[in-house]
Amino acid sequence: MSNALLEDLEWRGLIAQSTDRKELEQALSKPISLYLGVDPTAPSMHLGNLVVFLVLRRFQLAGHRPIPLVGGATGLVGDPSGKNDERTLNEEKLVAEWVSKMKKQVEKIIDFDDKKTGAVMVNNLDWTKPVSVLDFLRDIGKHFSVNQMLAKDSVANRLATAGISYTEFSYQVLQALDYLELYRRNDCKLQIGGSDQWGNIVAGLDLIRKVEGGTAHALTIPLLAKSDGTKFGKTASGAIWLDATMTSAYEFFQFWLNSDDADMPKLLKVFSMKDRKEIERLIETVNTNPGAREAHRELGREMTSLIHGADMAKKVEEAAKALFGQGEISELDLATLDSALSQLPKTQVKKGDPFPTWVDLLAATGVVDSKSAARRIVKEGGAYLNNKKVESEDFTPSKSDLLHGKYLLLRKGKRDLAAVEVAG
RNA sequence: GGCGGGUUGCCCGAGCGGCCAAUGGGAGGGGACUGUAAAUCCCCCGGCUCUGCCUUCGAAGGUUCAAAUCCUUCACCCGCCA
Repeated sequence: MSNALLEDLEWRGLIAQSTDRKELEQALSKPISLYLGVDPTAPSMHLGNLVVFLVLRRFQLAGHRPIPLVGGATGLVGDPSGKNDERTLNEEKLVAEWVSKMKKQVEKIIDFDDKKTGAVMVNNLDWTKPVSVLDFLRDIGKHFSVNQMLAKDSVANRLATAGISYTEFSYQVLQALDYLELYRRNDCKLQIGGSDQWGNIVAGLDLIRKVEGGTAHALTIPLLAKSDGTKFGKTASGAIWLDATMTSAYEFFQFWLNSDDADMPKLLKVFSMKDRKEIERLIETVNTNPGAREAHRELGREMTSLIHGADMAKKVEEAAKALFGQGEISELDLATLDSALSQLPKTQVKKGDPFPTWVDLLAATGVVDSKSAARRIVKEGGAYLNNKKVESEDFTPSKSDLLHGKYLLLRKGKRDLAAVEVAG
């Protein structure tokens, strides 16, 4: 018999590799517990993390119990998978802080309250920290063959290039220990993760078999790439983060809206929780009426609602509509303008103070990195005040330029907006 | 521990005493065309009080009128040998 969840994941292109398909299908024929780990290597998760957590959510919606794990311990050590160079170790305090931030983000994606499938959050520091070095070497280390450890891609790649420290070399053992621990205490039978995690997951399966004589499963998810082969989820300003202070809700929505048409089928399948029929309909709209960008908008709405809440999603979409609308910007009413500009990076000018020069304003809002860059942009004809091109580098705005006596709308290029507010 | 090679701007990578803010490619930015898309073409791409000045070529010293380029020491990486 086949399994609807696996078939759906397959259709979405979300399966890179798995342990024996038949056995996995059988295991999934009744509700199981499965785990997915994320290491706190930054203050926030990004879109790459979101992909795998959404898969965890898909399992939950199919009736299984998710165990999201934050790597309070593994984050202190550093995963060599997919890394060309040794990581710099982060302070314990910092890692602990990141752990708590990531937990909050996970709570937005996974349901913790459902009676049957409510998730259980765990932190591997809880069981890793108490283990002494000697116990670790005798009880755990004894089950690992260095020969096998060296053969893992993550280690082999590093041995062939930059080398690897004993610390990072040990990473796979820690992750294996996690799986064993969760197998024991939560009856966890499946671990999912990015495809770069295959080696680490398999290490866990081996350990479970050796220590407990038990069987568990593994499933990995392909790492996302854009249609042009470049890394996904990065923009000029860096990665797309889930934390609103790192990537604003407005930027987050804009990311989806500005995605390449060619990427839309893949993005919809990977990110959207909508069913196959609806996704196929949206993909069709990209072909029939690309200019409308219905699929872009719909996906932007769905993702922004998930991460930043439905109210915020609505707000940022409307802000975008107002700011990019065809109409005269000066005709927008104050309430709309207030709301729209609240989503943009903003700088303030004290009422009564003389206006700074145009170049200073651009630099102050952060749409350009330096005053030199600001001048360059004006020279190239890419600077706009209230949607009108600024011609001179020496330009200084005046009172008459203010919208509703209060705002200036600055723009660099087609879509990089910022606001100046005159504050009393 | 010994010998050899390396460390250049966001990344890759030239330069090997003055013509170097530093060739080339990629990434990135602006313009044109569009749909706040892609492809294509053109332009830009250290900073500033911008016809000039200031700070960059692993770090610190030194030689010289003049150093990314030469010398010394230190740090790190990569080979080969022990």
